Amino acid sequence: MLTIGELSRATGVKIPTIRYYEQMGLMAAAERSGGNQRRYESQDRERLSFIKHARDLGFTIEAIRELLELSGHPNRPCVDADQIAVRQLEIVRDKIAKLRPLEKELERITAHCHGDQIKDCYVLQSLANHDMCESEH
Amino acid sequence: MLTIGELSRATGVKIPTIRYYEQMGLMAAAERSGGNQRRYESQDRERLSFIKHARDLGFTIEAIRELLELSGHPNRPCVDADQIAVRQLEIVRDKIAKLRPLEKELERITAHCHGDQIKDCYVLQSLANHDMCESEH
DNA sequence: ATAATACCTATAGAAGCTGGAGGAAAAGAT
DNA sequence: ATCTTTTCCTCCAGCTTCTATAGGTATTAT
Repeated sequence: MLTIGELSRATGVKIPTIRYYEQMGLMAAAERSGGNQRRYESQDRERLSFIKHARDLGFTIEAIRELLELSGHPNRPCVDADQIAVRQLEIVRDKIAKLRPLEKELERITAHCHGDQIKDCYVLQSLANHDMCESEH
Repeated sequence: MLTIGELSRATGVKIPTIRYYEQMGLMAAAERSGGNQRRYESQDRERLSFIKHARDLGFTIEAIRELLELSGHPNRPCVDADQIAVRQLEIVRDKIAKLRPLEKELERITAHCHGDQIKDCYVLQSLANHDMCESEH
């Protein structure tokens, strides 16, 4: 049996976050000690590690809820789980695709600044005037 | 003189967002018509375009506040503005750098799923077991 | 004059936590 | 057994950047 602090250290998930996951229904309501403190078993640690890993990969709480639900039905086909992961891959790729033009634009803007006075500042001029941009964003 | 709706259409910033920017002090409190409706001039449109452009590039409200403040002092050196932009470039690069390993990991996870049963699902196994990952995240 | 559209304020909600206040329980030291 | 420290409890507010709704008023067009 683990206390919430031990579970936190074991998984790297902060204590208030564990309580939050319980509130959101990702973690079952934990058993309690005589003094009303949460006590966890190793299955809980595995489940929380799963959640943390998925969160680290950017899955939303909702997606994780579905993945956990699916993992409770061992004999069903796993296309649904696969689809959720594919969707997440698309989301990540989309974010990267949106950030790259920003990176380019910021590189261009900062590279042109020569430390003159504000009134000639390329950074501020670029922000004021969208026509100076090379790509869409 | 523009109404808030016209300003919204002219800049692509939604009406409640314009009011929000006013509340946050990015936009000055607008003049009002006899019936208490906001009226804007073309300077306001330029300022809002500046804000939108900066937001599109991912600058925070705080950073934009500083950039606007700086642009009000034409004779100062522009190193501060430059630094804010450099910092933003770092933030964007950092985000990309964090997303790339996630992309790789999700590619790997999804590529290995063969549509079998949940109990053999590579997606779920990978999430449950961090050791299966190739890189840190 | 009336109808349609656009505007107003105030407030709540979204996502995913994080932190604080005020108090109780557990654990270690004496 | 007592004292002290650490850990835990609940409840609630706050973060960020909007977005949406409700209930009501102004403006514009016909």
